Amino acid sequence: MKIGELAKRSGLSAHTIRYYERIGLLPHADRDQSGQRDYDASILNWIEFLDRLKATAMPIREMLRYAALRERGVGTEAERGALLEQHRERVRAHVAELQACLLVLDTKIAGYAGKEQRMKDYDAPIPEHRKPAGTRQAGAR
Amino acid sequence: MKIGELAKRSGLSAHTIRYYERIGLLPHADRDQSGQRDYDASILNWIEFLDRLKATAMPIREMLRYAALRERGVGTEAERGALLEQHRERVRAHVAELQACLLVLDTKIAGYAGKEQRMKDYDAPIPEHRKPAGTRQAGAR
DNA sequence: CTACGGGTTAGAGTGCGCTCTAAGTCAAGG
DNA sequence: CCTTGACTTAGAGCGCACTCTAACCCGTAG
Repeated sequence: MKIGELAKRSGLSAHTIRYYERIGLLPHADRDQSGQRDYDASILNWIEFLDRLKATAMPIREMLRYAALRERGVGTEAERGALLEQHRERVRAHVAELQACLLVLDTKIAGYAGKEQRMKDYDAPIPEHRKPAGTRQAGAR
Repeated sequence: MKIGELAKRSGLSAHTIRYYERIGLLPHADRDQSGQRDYDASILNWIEFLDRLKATAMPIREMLRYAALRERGVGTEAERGALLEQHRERVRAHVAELQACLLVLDTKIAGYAGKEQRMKDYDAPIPEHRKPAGTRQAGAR
């Protein structure tokens, strides 16, 4: 498979694939007789896994550490496992934080919904009191 | 409260606070007689909310839209609500994606743990009665 | 008086992760 | 033979969100 095809199948651009190879995220691809990269389909599994790491906001530096261990192969399993476990904890913490934020958003949105509801109760675009007096001094901007 | 104090209390740097004011994320602060910013404690609520938006990866462009509506005040509630609802959906989707990634990580980590277990079975002085491991197959990466 | 520890501004620099450009090579089709 | 289009490389450029620098001002303590 040439780079264009891999780009289509992986969802990465050819530019990005070359960039990943340059920095070491993807293994150096074999070239054909005219110097063009020729990929084996199995690379797609690795790219897919990289996508997961990216989706979970692992910085490229750390993906590189993982990729390097993977290249070294046998004997690096414990280290790779530890690296992923560490990352998993960060992701879990991040999910927890997002869920806390969702609660805040829910509250805020409920507040706006409540206001809108009260507006509808009055049924008109309320012509009166646009500001409760005296919140701001004149001037400013 | 001066900017240094607000920095301490909000967790933002003074640089960042000025930057936020410049781009419009924070309202233009009143100045004292010598031109220094003087903040009301209420600004902390807004900064805290901005932090939530940031934590949920809302781009600054969109925070600016929200901030602008907030400045306009009364009459923008529906729009603000809609904006937050849209954002909430994105955050929910993101959480779902992260959870899917966590499953993949779990599987991968379990794989490494399995390997390590097999290593130890061969390798280490087995203390007392350990279960014979190996029901897993090699390969899968 | 002077030093110090804040503050002010405009604008330059940083780190990340791509993304694109320029200039060239190559294989196949008309 | 010539064009087309996909590929090659080194390296420049971009968008984001800060982060810092330079040069300056101001009020207070010693």
